[in-house]
Amino acid sequence: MREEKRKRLEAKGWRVGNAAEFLQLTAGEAAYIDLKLKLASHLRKRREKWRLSQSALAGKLRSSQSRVAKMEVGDTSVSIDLLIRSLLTMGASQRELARVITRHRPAAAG
Amino acid sequence: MREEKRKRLEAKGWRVGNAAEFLQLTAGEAAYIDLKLKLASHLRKRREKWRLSQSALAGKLRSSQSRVAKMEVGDTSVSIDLLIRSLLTMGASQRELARVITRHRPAAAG
DNA sequence: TGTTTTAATGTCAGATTAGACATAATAGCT
DNA sequence: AGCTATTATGTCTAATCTGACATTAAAACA
Repeated sequence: MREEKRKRLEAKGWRVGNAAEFLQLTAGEAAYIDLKLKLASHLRKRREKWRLSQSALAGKLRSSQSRVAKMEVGDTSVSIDLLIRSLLTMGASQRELARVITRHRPAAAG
Repeated sequence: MREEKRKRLEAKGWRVGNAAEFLQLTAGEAAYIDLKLKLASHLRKRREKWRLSQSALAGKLRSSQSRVAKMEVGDTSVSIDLLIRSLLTMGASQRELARVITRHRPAAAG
């Protein structure tokens, strides 16, 4: 958020923090979401590198296009468990997973 | 497995491989189990470092003693999702998770 | 523009998982 | 040995997750 905008909002009585504060998440919950989004976007990156459509990948994973779409955006109906299983069946190594987890995630557009 | 024992078994017609082969697991399934066991034993290590009983930890996690016990042995009824959520609410950092995932797991006693 | 392909979203029934409880096994101590 | 604390295992119901389907939105391309 731009500094100016923040000041304007705070002047109007808003308490401006990060998403976790806004949504009243605990640190653990925030970390969970962050982790999920990292795995989600990595799944997309891996699929795109292979030039597969979501349907094609769904076939390989024995899942459906809609679920792959939800995986890639980190939908609430998707568990980290499913993301990890999917990445593993796509051949991701544990080292690769570790790299993804450690990598910093770019903030969403405001 | 000791080399001698392997030879003896093979002489009797056994095809001796790793657990994945024996249980007919795909690479992805084997990696999933391996990952789960790493997280499971790390949970136990973290709990023991804090000198908490399973019941005490269960209280903090809003879970039950029996579930904590199952988490720590990587029971089939426990998802990687639950293990990660538990570790995160115990304050584990993402870097710590990455380290755990990458670390080599000592083989079970034969 | 229209047509086709691909991706996103909503919903739901069946499958899986989680917390809880009971109980058994084990460890630690006297 | 007994007694207590702790851990392990089995089972159940409620909650959550997943694959599937339908539909809509958005790209890609003629």
